[in-house]
Amino acid sequence: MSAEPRSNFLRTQIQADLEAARVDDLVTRFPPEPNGYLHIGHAKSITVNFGLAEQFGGQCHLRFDDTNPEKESQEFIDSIQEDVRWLGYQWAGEVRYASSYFEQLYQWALYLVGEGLAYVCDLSAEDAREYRGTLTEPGRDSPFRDRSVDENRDLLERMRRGEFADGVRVLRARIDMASSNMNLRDPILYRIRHATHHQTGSEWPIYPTYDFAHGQEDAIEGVTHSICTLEFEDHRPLYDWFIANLPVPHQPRQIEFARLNTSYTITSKRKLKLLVDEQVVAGWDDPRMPTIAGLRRRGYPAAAIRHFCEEVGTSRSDGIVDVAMLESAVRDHLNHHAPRAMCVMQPLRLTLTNLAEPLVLTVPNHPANSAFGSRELMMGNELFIDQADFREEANKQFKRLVLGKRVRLRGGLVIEGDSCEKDADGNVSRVLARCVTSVPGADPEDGVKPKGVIQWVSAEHGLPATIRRYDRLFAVPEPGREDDMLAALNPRSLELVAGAVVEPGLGEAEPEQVFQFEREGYFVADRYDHTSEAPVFNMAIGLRDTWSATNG
RNA sequence: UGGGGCGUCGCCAAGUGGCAAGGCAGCGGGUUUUGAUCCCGCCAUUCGGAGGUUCGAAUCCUCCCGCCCCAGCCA
Repeated sequence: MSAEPRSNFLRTQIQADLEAARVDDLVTRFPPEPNGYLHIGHAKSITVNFGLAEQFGGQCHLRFDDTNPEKESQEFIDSIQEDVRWLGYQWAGEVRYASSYFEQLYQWALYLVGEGLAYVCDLSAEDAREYRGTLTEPGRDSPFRDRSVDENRDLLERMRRGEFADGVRVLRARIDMASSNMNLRDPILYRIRHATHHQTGSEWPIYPTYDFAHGQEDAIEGVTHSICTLEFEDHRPLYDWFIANLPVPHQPRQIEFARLNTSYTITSKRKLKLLVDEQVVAGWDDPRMPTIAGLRRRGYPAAAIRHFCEEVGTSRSDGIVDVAMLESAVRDHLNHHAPRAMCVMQPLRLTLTNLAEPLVLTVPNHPANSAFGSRELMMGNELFIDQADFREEANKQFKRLVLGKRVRLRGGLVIEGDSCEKDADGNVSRVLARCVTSVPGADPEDGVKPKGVIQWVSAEHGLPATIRRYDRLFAVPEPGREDDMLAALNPRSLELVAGAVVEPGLGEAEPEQVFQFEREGYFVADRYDHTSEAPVFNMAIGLRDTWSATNG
C-alpha cells in the first residue's frame, strides 16, 4: 500500500480544518443501527471513518444508533462489533449507544418546548401527511402548532410517563411548514412507542427520531466530523438548526459522500433479510452474501476488503463499482498470502505403469516466496488427476494429458499417456501412463519437453473433500433495480462438488485458512463445517482464466 | 413543474486557470513446472452539450441536457 493516501475531498477538507485549527483533534464515528448485519457498503463507511481517524491521528467511535427498538436486537449488536473488529479496527473507548443519551435528549426536547420551538401535535399520521404538503406545494400549519408552552410541557411529560397510546401524539419542531426543504416542515422529534428496548428495557415509552437524535449524539461525543451518505445532505439544515437552538457542548461538521454500490450485488438490508428469511441463502453469513460475515466465510481477507475500499476512492458522485474490482483485490492479496496446494475436483484414476518405487517429493508452498517453505508429497503409481485434464486426442492448443503426449505432474515427474480404459457408458475410467523422467523437477533427457503442468493427488493418501464452488448470487449487474429480485438470482451461484480429493495435509487446515488450489482458485476451509475427517472448502474466487473463455 | 446533489476512458477516480494521474476491465507481446503470477506495450488532442471570459479553461461565467435524493410517527 502506498505511503501517500490518494487524494479525496474528505481528506482535503479535514486536512484544511485541522490546519486552520477549526478543530484540534479529529473525532469520527461509525454509527450503525443494529437492525441487520453489516455489508460491503458498511465496510466502506467503516474504512472511511476509521481510516480518517487513523490518518490524522484522531479517534473513531462505534455508536449504535438504537432509536427504533422494534427493528433492533442484541444479535445485530454482537455481529456488528465482531465484523468491525474482524475488518481490523478498534473503536476508541467503550461501545456507545444513542440510547444512553435518551435522558439528555429528552431534556433538550423539554428545552425546545420551553423556547417555544417545539410542540405536541395530535394529528394522526395520515392527517400529518396531508398537512405536510407535497414537493411542489407548501404544507399547512398543524392546528396544534400554537399550543402554549405550559400545555406542551405538560403533554410531553405525560407522553414520557406513558399516559398515551402509541401514535396518538408526537413532539414536533416548530420551524416552517412552507419550507422548500421537506425536512424543515415541523419534523417529528419524538413518537410514542410502548416497546421494550434491547438496552433500556421498558424505561421509555417514547423514542427520539433519528433526525432529532443523530446530530446531538455527535455533539455529546465531541465528534468533529460527522461523515454520512448523500441522502442526508437535505437534513443538514435541520441538524444545524438543532445545534444552533440547543445548549449543546460541541458543534459537529457533517460531510456527505456517495455510498458504495457494487455490481451484481444487493445491499438493501430489507432485501438481504428477505434472502435470509426465504432461505434463498443459508443465513446472513452465507458465502454468497455481500455481508461482512458472508465475505469472511467466503474467504475474502479483511485486508483485501480494506484495500478495495481504498482503491475505489471516495467521492460525491453516485456510481456502481464493478464487482470485478473487489474480486481483483481478493486475488491480488491471496496471490501473495495463500500457500499453494492441490485438489482434484473430478478425480480420474491415473496409473503410472513404470514407477518402481513411490517417490517422496518436496514441493514448495509458494512459487515466488520461499518463506512459505515446502511440503512433502507422496507420489505412488496410483494417482488422481482431473477429468478435465485428460483427452484421448486433442489439438496442440490443449496443454494437458493426451495419449501419446507428455505433461508434467506438478512438483513431480513428466509422464506420457499410453492408453485408457472406459466404463460401460464409454466414459474414460482410468488412464495408463509412463514416467519419462525419474528425477523430480528434471526435464526429459530426449529433449521433448511437456507443454503443460497439471495437478494431481495420491490415490492412496488423498482425502475426500467437499468443495463448495460459489459464483455471483445474481445474474444481472443491477439486481437492486429488478422488480423481482428472486428472478434475477444466478441459478449457478453454488455448485456442490462432493467427490473432490485434496492432498493429505489439507485435513489439518485451520478453519478460515485460505489456500490456492493450483490451477483452480482460492479456497478457504469453512469456518464452521471443516474438520480433518471431513474437509470442507469454500471457493473464494477462481484464478484469472484467459483460456477457457475463448477455448471452451 | 419546489428544494438539494452529481456529470472526467466500458467501470471507479485524481485534477480546483498552465497544457488529462492511477486502479479495474480490455487488447497485443515476453517470462513461466499454475493456460495463474510477473514483465513490457496499447487503451480520453479531451473532461455531459453549446456559448462566453482569458495568452491559456476539465477547472471561472451563462444557458441547456441527463441522472440521483427528499412528501416514514425508518435510518
